Amino acid sequence: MLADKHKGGFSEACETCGSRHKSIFCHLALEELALFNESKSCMSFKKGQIIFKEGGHPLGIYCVNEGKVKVSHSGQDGKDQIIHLAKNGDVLGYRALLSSEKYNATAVAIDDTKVCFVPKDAFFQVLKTSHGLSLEIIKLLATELRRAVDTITDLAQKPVRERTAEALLFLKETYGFEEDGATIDVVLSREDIANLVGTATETAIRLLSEFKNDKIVEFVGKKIKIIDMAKLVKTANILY
Amino acid sequence: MLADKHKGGFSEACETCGSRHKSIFCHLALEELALFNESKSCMSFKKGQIIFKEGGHPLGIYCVNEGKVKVSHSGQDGKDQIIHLAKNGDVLGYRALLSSEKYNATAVAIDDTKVCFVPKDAFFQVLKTSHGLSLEIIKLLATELRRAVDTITDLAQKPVRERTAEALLFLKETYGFEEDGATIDVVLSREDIANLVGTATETAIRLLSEFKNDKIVEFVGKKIKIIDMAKLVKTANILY
DNA sequence: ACGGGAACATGATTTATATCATGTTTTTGG
DNA sequence: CCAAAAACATGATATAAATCATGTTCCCGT
Repeated sequence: MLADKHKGGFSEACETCGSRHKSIFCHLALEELALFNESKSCMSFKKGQIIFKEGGHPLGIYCVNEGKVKVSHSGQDGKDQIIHLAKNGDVLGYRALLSSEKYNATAVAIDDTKVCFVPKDAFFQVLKTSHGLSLEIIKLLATELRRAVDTITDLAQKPVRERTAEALLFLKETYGFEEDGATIDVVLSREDIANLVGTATETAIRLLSEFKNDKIVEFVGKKIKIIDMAKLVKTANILY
Repeated sequence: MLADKHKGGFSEACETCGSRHKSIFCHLALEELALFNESKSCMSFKKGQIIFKEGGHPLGIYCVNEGKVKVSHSGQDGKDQIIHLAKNGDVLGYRALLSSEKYNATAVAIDDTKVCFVPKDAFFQVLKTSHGLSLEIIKLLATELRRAVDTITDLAQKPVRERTAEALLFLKETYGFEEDGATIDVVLSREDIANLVGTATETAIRLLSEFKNDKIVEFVGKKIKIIDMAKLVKTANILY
């Protein structure tokens, strides 16, 4: 945990960053990119390190260049709820900035991760001039809001078993498969999965074991392999 | 229900609309307002009438001028989840429009309601030119997204009793009290309250009866009067 | 390589909440 | 104004899921 606090060490120009093309910044003009580039700082985080903390004041945004990040909100009993899982091309920390609030969630690297921090001044300056970016952000927020509403409805109405199956499908959508075309390419603890589903850790463990017994999944190392997608979709009880 | 299908009948200029000052359109320029005004149409809805329907294609936005509206998303078993409650000054239907999706929820008047429909062309035209409006919308979406995240965490972690108490506090925040300073100024069925909390109707009925026995609330006609706010806050288990 | 802690697993038990059932009250439409 | 249908209420029961408890396995640091 106290291992490597070193956060610098990598460098990538915004103009040539591959992740940018997948992001809300894909349509920025060269001069806008240049502004980002000269004010940004690149940081590396080891698995388990905190990128930003709930309750803290946002000072800028984080562009994920490589790696994986979980973003979770803490309930008042201290139990976390995972509200977002990010990969390269995703931008983090913008919501708090845009609503002038403190961070409502904590971002933790769940894999060795490289991010670029863009200070809020540069971000807002570009936002002020680039109407295209505004629209891009609006679209992103509007889409996330719909997803959140769907999640709310699921939590209120669907049993844990279905939500757990759904969570696996979500992980597959987010991080994809490995080369074998079946193993979900992310490592999460059972507790993380429980916090994503919104259930007790033991329940998540039990349900995953059941899925294994039912030949829906297999455990491959710390990863989960989907061996019967049709059955998983059926278990999730969704119209896919 | 089939009573008065007549939806016209009222008229209010955007330029002089009092609700506008509470809305995302509070900073629009006169010429932008004029564009809204000449293309908008004013409609009245009786309690129970549908303003727009989940699955439908958005053709514009609805500005609530007077009345109350519930916005609910249907789970696949047909059970509704109330995701928003609107009053005058609130704008509805913009999320679907901004993310280029179909309506993800149905809006129903829960009181006699007056709304102004602004066609999407006029809306987007103003959005295109008014950077202030973009920022206003971004802020609104970002704030709603935080609220949604908080709701998700609550649903995942808090028991129904606490959430029910919280719902009453939310109703008070949204619609305020009557002149007596204690009766929440909105009429909702027990089923609506259940769909807001995310629980079974019987459970909501039971808990409200309990709150009544515990001298936390009283039922005044179809409305709920909070007679022990401190106890209600404590029951909700929130840091107020 | 080993000890210790975290993560995983699984059984037993409790509990919150949904569901089922039935009755009463209130509202609504003809 | 009356019949029928919602809405409300409450009890009994079932059940999903949390919690409690214990043991095993897997890592990780020294």
